[in-house]
Amino acid sequence: MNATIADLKNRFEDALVTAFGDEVAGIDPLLVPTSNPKFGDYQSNVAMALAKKLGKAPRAIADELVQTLDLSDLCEPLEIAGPGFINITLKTEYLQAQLAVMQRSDRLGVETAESPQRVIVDFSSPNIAKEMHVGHLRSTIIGDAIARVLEFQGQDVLRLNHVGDWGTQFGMLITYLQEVCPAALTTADALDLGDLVTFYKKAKQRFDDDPAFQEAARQQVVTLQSGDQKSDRAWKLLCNQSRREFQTIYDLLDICLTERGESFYNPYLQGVVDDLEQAGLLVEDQGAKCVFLDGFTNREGERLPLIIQKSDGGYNYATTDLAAIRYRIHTDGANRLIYVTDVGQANHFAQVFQVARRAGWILDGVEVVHVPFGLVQGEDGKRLKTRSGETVRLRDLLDEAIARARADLETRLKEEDRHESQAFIEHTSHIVGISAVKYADLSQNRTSNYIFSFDKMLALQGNTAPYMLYAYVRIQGISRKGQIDFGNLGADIKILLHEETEFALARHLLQLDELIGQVSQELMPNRLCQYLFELSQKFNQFYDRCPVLQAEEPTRTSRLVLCDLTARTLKLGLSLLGIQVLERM
RNA sequence: GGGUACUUAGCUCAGUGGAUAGAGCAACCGCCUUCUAAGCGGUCGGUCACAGGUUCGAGUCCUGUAGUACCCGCCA
Repeated sequence: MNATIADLKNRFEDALVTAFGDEVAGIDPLLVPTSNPKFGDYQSNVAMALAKKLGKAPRAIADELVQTLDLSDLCEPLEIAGPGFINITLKTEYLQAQLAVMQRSDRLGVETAESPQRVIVDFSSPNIAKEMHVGHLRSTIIGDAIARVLEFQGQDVLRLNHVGDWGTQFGMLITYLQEVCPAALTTADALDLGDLVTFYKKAKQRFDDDPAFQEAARQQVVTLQSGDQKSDRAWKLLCNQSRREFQTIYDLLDICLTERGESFYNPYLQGVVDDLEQAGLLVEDQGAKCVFLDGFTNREGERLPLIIQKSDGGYNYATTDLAAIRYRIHTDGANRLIYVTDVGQANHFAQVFQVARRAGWILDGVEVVHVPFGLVQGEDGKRLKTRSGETVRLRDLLDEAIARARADLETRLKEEDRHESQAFIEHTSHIVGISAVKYADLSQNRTSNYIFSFDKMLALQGNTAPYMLYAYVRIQGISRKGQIDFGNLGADIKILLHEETEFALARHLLQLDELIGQVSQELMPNRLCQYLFELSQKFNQFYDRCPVLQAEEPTRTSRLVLCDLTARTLKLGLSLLGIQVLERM
């Protein structure tokens, strides 16, 4: 209905000028969806806004505007209500025609972007030599959903995995392994990843406690950075091992990423320093090269520096992020850079973006945006941990979700005396478990902290993945029972809306394109979740009130189309969240 | 100390400057001879943290206060 709104908006703008003169040219008619279905489909709030400017009562303005407007081809007669709201109800024939258009479209009436943007979505970004843990969950899931929505719009999306494959951590790890397990530095898979993680923790401990070790580790970083062959080989071995482990999780989650780690930008770091130097932004302070920031101060009120090159000559992550911005805009040609990381990095990104802007790297028309999300907390409201106090491995978390979904399914099969194949049970519990985790995360406003609960996300009722999967399954049930091929309902189908629940469902279906536009702008996947949940509710209400297969023609076919549109919308919407549907469950 | 975000029903959370602030869960009451009841309907539940301000209109914008979380110089 994007086109409908655009059309209404134009007609309102014209009518405003006709009624009140050029004084109101270009005024936004403030068309929004109504807050309550009893007010119709859309409302204009412009009369209240113009009251002061025109020196007239809002209702009088509304009245004049309504006299001027002719929307009889689209709408029922306009109504003025309350202080001066103009309520717009679309004609039933119009809704029916729009549904027919949607039905015929393989994109459900959602247009592709007119001029596709080059968009880079930077998400997931685990660290080499560490296991992916629950902290990576949100970035991975949210980033993937955002990328999918933009891809569906036809944007040219590059999904980048900015893995932590460089820096001090490797100095620590290599130095430590030289001492305790040199074989790991020369032989592939001499250690399994679990051991590597243990070694990493021990190395970190040494680094924090032992100044001599710290120095050796720093020196090792310099050696690595200078291109030393032995170090380079060890580094590559470690990276490969981690990479394979990450991939099993991405496969499990059905998520696709292009790896371009921090090390990728090594050749460009010196260029960052040179550029900043040339721009006159670089200041040497206590041996480190810094850019002093606007609007960031320490406790004495002095401007804070962003360290670009450390006193030992090394670079840190700010430098890498700056090099990445420069590369992504100037070499990749990106128009939009999206960083999906936890909100704790908000400061860091604000600082880096500021420096990039001042250095002139962010070209006109390029949007650089941090998409932050809150912490994953346990049911106690604290950072999610295992019972023993460790961070939760992502692998374990996903396995548990699947196991719980499976236990749940098997209980139900027993209760209902159903018999299903092993393959069915495996597949269903996998989809239900993974979807539940994804949906629980995505359905929350990403900026707030989120309380992780298996019980809630796997619940069969409420705003959960299983509820929506079930709505889809119900529709497939109709198709099986009636031997209906939704893809072949007939060429010239009439959709007829009579019942309240049919109207409510139809109106909701027609909002899909507006919603996708919004999500792609605001990058808030929870809005898509909300839409799909409401769609499922409205479908279930329709399903409850309106028999489909037993209905007389032409109602029967019309209802079948509503079912088909609902199923396709659910399938598409869920796919944009990275969630697959099931035919039966 | 500075910065940022948050505070909405018993719990978990939505909420785009517009009309009587909404869901889900929990509790209680109904509805399966029917396309899967994993569903639907209903009841109960609110000082939108507090105090000011802007506005025709504020949960939403601004200021202040309180509480909570996160970030703050060579880790990422």
